[in-house]
Amino acid sequence: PSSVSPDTFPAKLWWLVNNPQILSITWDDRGQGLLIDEHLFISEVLETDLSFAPGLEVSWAAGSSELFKTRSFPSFIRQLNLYGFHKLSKGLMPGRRPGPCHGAGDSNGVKHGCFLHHFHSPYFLRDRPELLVHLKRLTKANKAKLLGTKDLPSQKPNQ
Amino acid sequence: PSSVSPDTFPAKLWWLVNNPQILSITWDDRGQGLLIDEHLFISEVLETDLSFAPGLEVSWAAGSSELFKTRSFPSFIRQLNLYGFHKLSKGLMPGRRPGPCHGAGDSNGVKHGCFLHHFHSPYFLRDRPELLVHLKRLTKANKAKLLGTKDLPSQKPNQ
Amino acid sequence: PSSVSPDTFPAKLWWLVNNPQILSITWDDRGQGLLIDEHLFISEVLETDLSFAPGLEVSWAAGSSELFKTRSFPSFIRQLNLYGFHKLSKGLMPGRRPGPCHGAGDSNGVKHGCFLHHFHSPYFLRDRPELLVHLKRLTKANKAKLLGTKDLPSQKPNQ
DNA sequence: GGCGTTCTAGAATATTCGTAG
DNA sequence: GCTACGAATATTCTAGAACGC
Repeated sequence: PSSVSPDTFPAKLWWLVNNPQILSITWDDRGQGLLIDEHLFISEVLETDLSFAPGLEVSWAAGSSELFKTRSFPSFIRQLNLYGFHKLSKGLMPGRRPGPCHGAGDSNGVKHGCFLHHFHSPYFLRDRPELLVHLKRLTKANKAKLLGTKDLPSQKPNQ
Repeated sequence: PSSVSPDTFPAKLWWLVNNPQILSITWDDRGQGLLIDEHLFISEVLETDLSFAPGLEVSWAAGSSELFKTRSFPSFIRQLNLYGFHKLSKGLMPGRRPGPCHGAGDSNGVKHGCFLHHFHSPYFLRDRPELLVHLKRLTKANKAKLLGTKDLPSQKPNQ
Repeated sequence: PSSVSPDTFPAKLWWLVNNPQILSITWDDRGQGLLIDEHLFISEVLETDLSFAPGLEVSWAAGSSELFKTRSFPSFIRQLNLYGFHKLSKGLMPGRRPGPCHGAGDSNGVKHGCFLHHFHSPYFLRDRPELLVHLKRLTKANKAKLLGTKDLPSQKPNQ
């Protein structure tokens, strides 16, 4: 299927989160969401030529050593939203206090922004790789299709 | 509070009042209203970086720090009103004497303002977390909706 | 006027760009656009308590030491867009080459993202402070008003 | 046409100020 | 005096739109 072809965003994301060499994207405790360290992700993925990283087995298009063409973190976020991910600034996870951000801050108490992002998609779960085929780009056509089918748990944006 | 969007005001309020570490917001005797110690709330919540507070469950404490972006107590009160809370200052709650304020005065007899606030919402009750879904922001749209429905599952404050 | 009241975004932006102590936001060569160094801006403005910076003469709200309540650069960009600023990435300004980004790259040839942003508004010009009154938030109401008038920035329509 | 990247806008909540009642 | 609310701006998350490949 198109969504699992190795050149598309979902495949790259799956590869990133499941690669122990990549530290900036990890599963959350329950394997139901992504934890993304913005600063680390920029330096580790967006600004790095992964073909030089040992043990990474980058098997993307031959000459292309970069995972993404962009070096812009907002563009990466746009992709997440295009594929139906939603930010969990939220306590859907037990043990989290409410608030817009639950990952920032450093050991020195230096105040800075929210750079640990928590994203979720019902079709992107650590222990359910078979659901990946449902992770489709939310084009107008795909969104129209989703309105007709209700066989799988769909997410309600907002509230 | 699973069905309540967790980074919104109601979720934060619920978290605050039910957190034994937070002393400035507590349930009243019957669990039907909030008791808010203004001075303590300012120092304990509004002006405090909660992520570094000891004993506050460090799992989420790594984070961004502030529950609210404001440090203004009136802004906090504005939120209470936006979500339909009303101040109980007229003896509506049993065991409270009527009058504009039942928390003023200190041990030195110094006369000052009312710093113990008593607020109530029919959808914010200690033993009825399922009612939280009805605690909606009173925007124009929401207010229009409420006019159409009269199925208020009102757990009334005792009179 | 509302747009130049000291608490609003335009006033803060004007203060920033004209303050020689602030290095992250400067006028471009012709004084017709803003040059914003993203990384420097984050550390210098968003994450810094400006009240402690010597020589900055911060005269914002007394207790409030921060210029913005956000520490998120995207939120800052959202404000620029809300006030009608547009990114100059297409060679619209003379002396700039076209392309999506003209600030990336460093002396070491290290590849990194576009972190020098070039924004423009016809009402935010270095030598035309009197035009600031026209820099209005693009709310629905204001946008409706603008549809009626098609005056160019070089004019001084009303006032 | 689909996908990726970029810039901008929509929509909901949050914060502030002022003022009616 | 004091409570409640309208209205404007601010912040956040998501989506639209345009363009290139």
